Amino acid sequence: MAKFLTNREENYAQWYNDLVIKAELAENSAVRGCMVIRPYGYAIWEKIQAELDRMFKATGHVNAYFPLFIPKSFFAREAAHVEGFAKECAVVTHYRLKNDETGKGIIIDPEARLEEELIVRPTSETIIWNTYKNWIQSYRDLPILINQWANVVRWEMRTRLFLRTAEFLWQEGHTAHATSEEAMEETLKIINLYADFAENTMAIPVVKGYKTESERFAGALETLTIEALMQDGKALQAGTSHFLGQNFAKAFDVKFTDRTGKLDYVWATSWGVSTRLMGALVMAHADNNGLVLPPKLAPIQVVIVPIYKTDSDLNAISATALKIKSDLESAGISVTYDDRDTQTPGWKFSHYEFKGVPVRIAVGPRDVKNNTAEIARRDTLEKETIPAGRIKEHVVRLLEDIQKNIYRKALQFREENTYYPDSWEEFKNIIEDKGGFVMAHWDGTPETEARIKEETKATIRCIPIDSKEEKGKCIYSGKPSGRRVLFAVAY
RNA sequence: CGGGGUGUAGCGCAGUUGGUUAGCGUACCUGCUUUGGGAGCAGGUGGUCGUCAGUUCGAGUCUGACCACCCCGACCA
Repeated sequence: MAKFLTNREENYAQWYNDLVIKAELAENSAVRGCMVIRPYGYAIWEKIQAELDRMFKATGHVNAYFPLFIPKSFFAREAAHVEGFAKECAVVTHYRLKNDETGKGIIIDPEARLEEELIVRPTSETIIWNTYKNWIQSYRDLPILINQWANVVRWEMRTRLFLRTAEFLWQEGHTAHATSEEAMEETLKIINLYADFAENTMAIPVVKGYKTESERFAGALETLTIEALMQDGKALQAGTSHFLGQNFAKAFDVKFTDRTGKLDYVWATSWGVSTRLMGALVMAHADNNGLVLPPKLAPIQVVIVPIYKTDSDLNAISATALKIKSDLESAGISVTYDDRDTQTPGWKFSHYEFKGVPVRIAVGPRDVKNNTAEIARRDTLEKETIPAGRIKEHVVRLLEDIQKNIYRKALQFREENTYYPDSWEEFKNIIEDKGGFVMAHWDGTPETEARIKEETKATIRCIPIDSKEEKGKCIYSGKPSGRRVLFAVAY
């Protein structure tokens, strides 16, 4: 076990924080609540971006970019939206600084006040719908399927690396449609895309479902979510897709003429995932030895470590290692050969294990003699000695197997930590003692939802799309219920 | 915004009732020996003790104000 890492079972929050910092994913910056994403962390984010971007484009979306600043008045147009974001906005009031009259330091030039304050975007619906007004006149202009990769700012009270930061990176899709049905179809298409990405690329199983009214996005008629279970029993909202109805079209007066010549407001969706996914990746898979990265997102998939005493040993070992490297690279695998003589092999083993590199290959004099290599996998820490001729096929299969295995492990964890209580007592005990996903009956009222939150801190994460109809009684009020919904304490 | 805590070397920390030249671990640099799971020994570099003011012959230590950050709540992707 890594001795410099807080034990996961002792203090999960500290373990997470230590890991993010020591694995060099990110660190706190000089600006409160804002993080520096370090190269290794950013490399993972770039892989997340690349795959999502590919998926968006494959489903007909294109990228564009809208301004960082939004005129304050835009926010006032959609009532629920302003209600939802007003309390956490950064505001630009001036555009110039000047030297202090005493000559010490710099002050805001009071002459340079903006006529209208600018809000640093917490999300871009308003600036985008103000723009769409100019782009849409007819059904022939629809649909618009745009995605934007951007940073946004939400002035959070309390922040945590990746999970909640004042500034974060994300993508936000904003689509415009001629009909309600088409917009709803888009909303569902994207939540399915997110679920596919979470499960097949990040190896994190998720529950898809509808948010209740009180958990809905500010300004949405319907919010779909994917919810993941972390190793400490808390839920993490990993992505959301919103059906916005005609709310923003009405707020920004975006009308179009349909095929029959009738004038109507445009239907909208918006959807996003953020750097929070990085937090999910850590909390879903990592262990007391450090990160465990799914091969599909690992910046380094295979590391080769030479073990040698003399320079002539190293020459023979390097020849073997470089042959393995080019072999693997020809199969599209990213390989690092770490032949630095400034660190010992033991140091390198620990180092790459901590960084979550899926496969490690050690080559020493013994291997050169026997024409083999030692191959270790990060997820189970198992080691095998493999003949040189079989390394390529072995590693290709191993990477696939690791990807599947960590998903299977996460899924098994979720299944073991999903409960179906039928009494209030049982419900409270599960939430307090163990955490996890709790499927329980609910009477459908916001009042009951609020009471449960007050008494247990658990919220309704979602009404799962695939939850079966089942007659039952609300866990809290005893009133009739038609299906179970997903409760959990959430991040 | 309420409650608690912490600011001393890059990082993690100790520093007694105020008392000489502020120390330990780690990291870093040099040398030798090492290298199949974070190597060993020897030597060395590195500090406006968060900031400002006060008490005192003397302040890392006492007092006050301020600043920053962390943790716990309310708010949130």
